[in-house]
Parts: sequence; structure tokens; C-alpha cells
Amino acid sequence: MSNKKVSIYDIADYLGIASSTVSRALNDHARISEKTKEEVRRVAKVLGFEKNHLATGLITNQSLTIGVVVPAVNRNFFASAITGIEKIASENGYTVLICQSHDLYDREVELFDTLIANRVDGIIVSLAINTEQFDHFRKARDTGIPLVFFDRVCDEIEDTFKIVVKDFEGAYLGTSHLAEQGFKRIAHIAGYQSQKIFRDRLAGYKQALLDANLPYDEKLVKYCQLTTEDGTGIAEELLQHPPGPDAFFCANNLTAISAMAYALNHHIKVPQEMGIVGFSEETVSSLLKPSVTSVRQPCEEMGTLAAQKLLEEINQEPAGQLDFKEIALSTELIVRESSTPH
Amino acid sequence: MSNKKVSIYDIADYLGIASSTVSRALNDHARISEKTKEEVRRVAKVLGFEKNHLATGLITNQSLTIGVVVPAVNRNFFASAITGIEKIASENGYTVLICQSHDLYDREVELFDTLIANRVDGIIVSLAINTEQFDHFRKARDTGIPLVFFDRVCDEIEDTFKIVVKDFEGAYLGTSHLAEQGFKRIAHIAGYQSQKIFRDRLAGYKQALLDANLPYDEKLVKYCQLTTEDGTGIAEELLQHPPGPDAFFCANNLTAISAMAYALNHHIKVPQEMGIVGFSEETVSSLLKPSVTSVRQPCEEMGTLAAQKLLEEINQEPAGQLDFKEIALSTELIVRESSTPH
DNA sequence: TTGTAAGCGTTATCAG
DNA sequence: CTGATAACGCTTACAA
Repeated sequence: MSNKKVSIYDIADYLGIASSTVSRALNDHARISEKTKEEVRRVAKVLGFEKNHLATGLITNQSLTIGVVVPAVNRNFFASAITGIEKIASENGYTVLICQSHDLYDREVELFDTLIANRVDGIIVSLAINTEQFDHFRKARDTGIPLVFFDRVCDEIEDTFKIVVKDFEGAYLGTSHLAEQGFKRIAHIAGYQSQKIFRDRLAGYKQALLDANLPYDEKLVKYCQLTTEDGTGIAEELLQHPPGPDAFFCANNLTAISAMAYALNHHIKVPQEMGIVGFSEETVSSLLKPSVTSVRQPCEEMGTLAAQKLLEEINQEPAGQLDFKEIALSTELIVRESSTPH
Repeated sequence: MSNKKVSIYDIADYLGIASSTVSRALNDHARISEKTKEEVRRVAKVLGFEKNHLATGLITNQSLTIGVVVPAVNRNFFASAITGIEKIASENGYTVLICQSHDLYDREVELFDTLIANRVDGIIVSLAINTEQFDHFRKARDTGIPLVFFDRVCDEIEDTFKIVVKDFEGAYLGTSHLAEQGFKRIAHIAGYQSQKIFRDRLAGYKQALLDANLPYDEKLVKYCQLTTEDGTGIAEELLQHPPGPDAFFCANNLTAISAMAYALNHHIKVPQEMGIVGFSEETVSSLLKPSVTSVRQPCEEMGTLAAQKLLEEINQEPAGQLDFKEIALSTELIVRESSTPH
């Protein structure tokens, strides 16, 4: 195991030229002869040279790396968004550092420190569910590291791109659909209201009830972390004592799936006796029996957009005034079996 | 936006001491007075100092970063394994660079180059489904970067830890179970045989048939990439023309779920008319109706083990002879509704 | 206990 | 078109 790394000096020595020439040749500099370039590349290959990005980053003050911090990678939404981010990043020569906060504020802060220490050129983040302090974001910004929020954004930090979907609209669509299908007592499995997206979804739900002339019953709204277990627990709680709800509008899809599973396991027919609509798709949404109606988010597009905006900010020429703003993409209701009894 | 980063020199100047003292203080060096350490830490905080890992890595020749290359992060198995890896890594002060090959050989090679260029201290990898050349692994090894394979391992590279499960055993368990439940024509949705794990699963399936006195019918074995679409397509193909199979043993869980969905959508009762067993769990396996029997792999444990072995190799003192080998963990059959008609 | 100075592998700035 | 040489921010002998 020849632990020795080969450097541009080794190539320079080998060819009897200067290291700076090697560097330029390797970077395809304009004023280097084709012949030299070819020789350098050949020798580089022979010697097994691999450029050291650490050294490059140290001098150029850019690592060509961007950090991504999400709650968890095993949710369809985040996995797809990451795929979008990776696409744009790699097209532009950037590497992506993917990190999971596991929905823990402390871990998120830690990750930010690590990313800053690793001198990433920018960070794309979707907040942990209990993040209510924002100094780590400010620190990154003050260190000159561009930031883009997506999905779970942070309103307290301004002058930053925020990529979201029209949560109000999506929730309104999903809830209205249930009402149209004849469901009368529509429960809402909601996210904690510290996150704007969950406030918006609740608001959309309420507005839809109002417009459908259905009463708003706060006992039918339950706030949680939106885990699988939460879905099961809330379904159990609400369905135990009649009159329970006859439908669930869920703020994510994990809870939609687990609430539905609870119902089915307790011999409640979906959709005949119980309607289900989720927010955001999982891979299995269409495969479940019954298949799950859900509000589709343009996951991958959110990722590509976030990455584009981040690169825009990273590469802005002077103190070029960027038009920072929140960009809200449209949602789409995918109607399936779980909400259509007729 | 004060794009200027603050360095140890700024702290040194501020306090009128030497930069080396600052460096030592920050690293909690033994021979620095407590008072100095405290002052340095205080000023570092005030000035907003963040150590530059690039510079540190350049000189210490280690980045305290390990790379992970997996086919995709949105599968339960990989997400869990990554969680295990992250746990061990962060306990030991390492950052994890997660990369997706998207099951493309070319992308995998690319990622290896990037990781090497970023001077990761080691790489944990599960092969892309069509990886059949191994020079990128050899290059990493020759560059002195320790490698650990897990799940989809590479037999051609020796002297490397390989973390797998007992695939033969798992497939044997799953298939035998179907046979015991009275299923007679058990089909196998198999992975491409270029991967050892899929050869082993096929072998376990065959042996189980043999031991159950069931004939082996090669028409009931279908090779594919194991995507959701593959599961649906194969179910359709096999079920269209009688006599079709009366059970599916699937080499992963996505195909188990999608094959089951196909059956249900075509009014084939699971498990009464069709048994289903998958390999490796998805989050929804237990939530589906019927719930899906599957061979459970110790996903997270595979991750922790892989990370431990990697760190062992990274930190081995002299050319300390490590006992490289393949470590095969046990599987467990989780019996649920999809395979138990009685 | 602290300071001085060399060096990690690149790129950038001058010259030539 | 190419070559010296300084610099990036940190660690680490070696000196004091």
C-alpha cells in the first residue's frame, strides 16, 4: 500500500518542467502548448496523480462542495429533492455533502459547524422539526456562506432564497376533495405549528372546511411529529370514542399510510367508511391497497431550483443585487382510491 | 456580508501572542496554560472563528471525512445502514460524505474520483447494480484509501472487509416458509447474477425447493434490476398465462410490494391465492394490507460494523496486520399476513 | 509555557 | 508559452 500521494511536483520533476506549468496544463490553461498539456496529462495518468482538492480549496477559497441538511434521507420527498440538487450540482462541477439532522435541532447546529469547517461554498437546508433558534443560520450567512431554504423554511432569516410549495393551496385542495366526496367529519393530522409549512397546511384545511360549510372542530386536529407511530396513535385515539372522524387529511404521507393501516386493521373500510388524503407522495402511495390520494409536491424540481438559486448566489459577480424571495411552486392533487367511495 | 474568514492569526494578533500558541490552545494541547486556552477560546468565539479543515487536512494528511457510496438513499435498507455509519463516524469525529450512484457504474467511478480528490480517509461502498469492472476500487486502494464493502460486495478485491448478510440462509428461510404454508409453484424475482448477493439468494431459493421436494422450474425465475416497475411487469408476465405461480419469493422488498399490488389489483387474493415474501424490509412492510412477510436484515448493524471496520483500518498503528474478511450477519424471517393463508 | 519558522499541495502574480 | 516565488491557514519540530 503505497500511501504516498503523488503531487504536481512529481510530474514536474519527471518532465523537468515547473510545477506551475503542470498546474496550468492540468487546468487546461489557454497559454500552455498542446504538446505540454498532453505530456502532462499522460504522465499524470502514469503516475496515478489525483489532484488534492484540499490544497486547491485552501488557495482558491472555494471547495466546489455544497452542503445539504435535511431531516432524513429515507423519505421520498427528501430523496427526490436531493436527486434534483445532485443533478444541478454535478452539472456545475460541485460535489454534494448530504447530512441528516434526524429532526434534532442540536444535530442540525452541529452539522452546520462541520459544514462551515469544511468550507462548503453554500448550504441548502430544510429545518429540523424542532428548530426554533436560528443563530447557526446567521453564523453561516455572516461567514459568507450562501444559504437556501427549502420545504421547511425559516422566515426569520431574510435575504435568502426559500423554495416552498403552496401549502395552503395544497391543503385546501385535499380537504375540499374530501368534502366533495361527502365526508363530513374530516380530521387533520397536523405538524407542529412552529413550522410555517404546517401552519399553512392547517390554514388551508380550515378554509376548505369553511367553504364547504363544514364546522371546524378543534378536537379533530392533532399536532405531532408526523412519524409513522404518530399516525397510528392519533388514528387510535380519534377512532376509539364515537363520534370519530370519517376522514383524515394528513400533513404528510407517512401518517396517512399509518392511519389508513390502523383503520383497515380495525375493520373500517377505506374509502367507504373512512376517507384518507395525504400530503406529499411516497413511492408506495400508488401501490397500497387502497391506493392513497395525495397532494403531490414537485420534489425534484424543488431540489433543482434550490441548487440553481444557491449557485446563482455563490457565483454572483460583484455584490450583484439578487432578488431574494420565497418561490412557491404549485401542488397537484392525485386522486386515488383512498378518498373516492363512489 | 463580511466574506473575510477569520484565521488563527487574527486571534493571535488580537491577543498579541503567536499563532502556534493559538493553534495549540484550540487543540487543547497539554503544555498550554489554562488561562491562555480560555482567552483564546473566548476571542475565537467573539471573532467568529471557524477552523479551516482544508488547511488542517492538507498538513495532517487526513480529512476526518469518510465517503459512502450507495445506489440510492431512499431505500430503507441503505438509509438505515447510513444511519449506522453516521453514528459511529460522528462518535469518532468523522464527517460522512453520502453519495448516490443511482445504480450507474459510470457515476460510481466518477464519485470515487471525487472522493479521492477530496481526500476522504476511507470509503464504504455498496456496488451499483451493473458494476463489473473494479479499477476504481483498486485505484482507491493503491492511493492508500481504505475500503469497506457492504451488501453488494466485490469479491474480486481482496484484503478488504466485506459486510454482508447470510443471503443463502435468508432466501432459504423465506422460500421454505412459503413451501411449508402449502404453496407449490413459487416464483423468484431475482437480481442480476453479476452480484454475488443475488446469486446466493437464488441458490438459497433453489435449495429450499429441493428440500421441500418441489420441482425447480426456470420459467418461474425472472432476473431484473429489482425496481418497482420490474415487480409489476414480472407479476403481469407470469400471471397472465396459466399455470402461473402461486407465490413470489422476491430478492428485495420493492418488487414484493409491487408484485403484491399487481395481484391485488387483478383480484387475486393475497395470501389465500398468492403468497408473497420479500427480502429486506421497507418502512411500510408492516403497514401494508396484507402486511408483507420478509427476511429482515440487520441494516443499521451492517452500517455500524462497516464503519467500525473502516475506522479500524484507517487507524491501524503500524502496517498492523488486520484480519480482513467477509463478515456475514444473520437474517431473520418476519412472518406476516402476505404468506400465511391459514 | 510560548515563539519561530518550515511545510502541506495547490494557484496566482510577476517576470522572462 | 514557461518559470520562480509567494501565499492560502494550519500544524509541528525546534528553540527559547
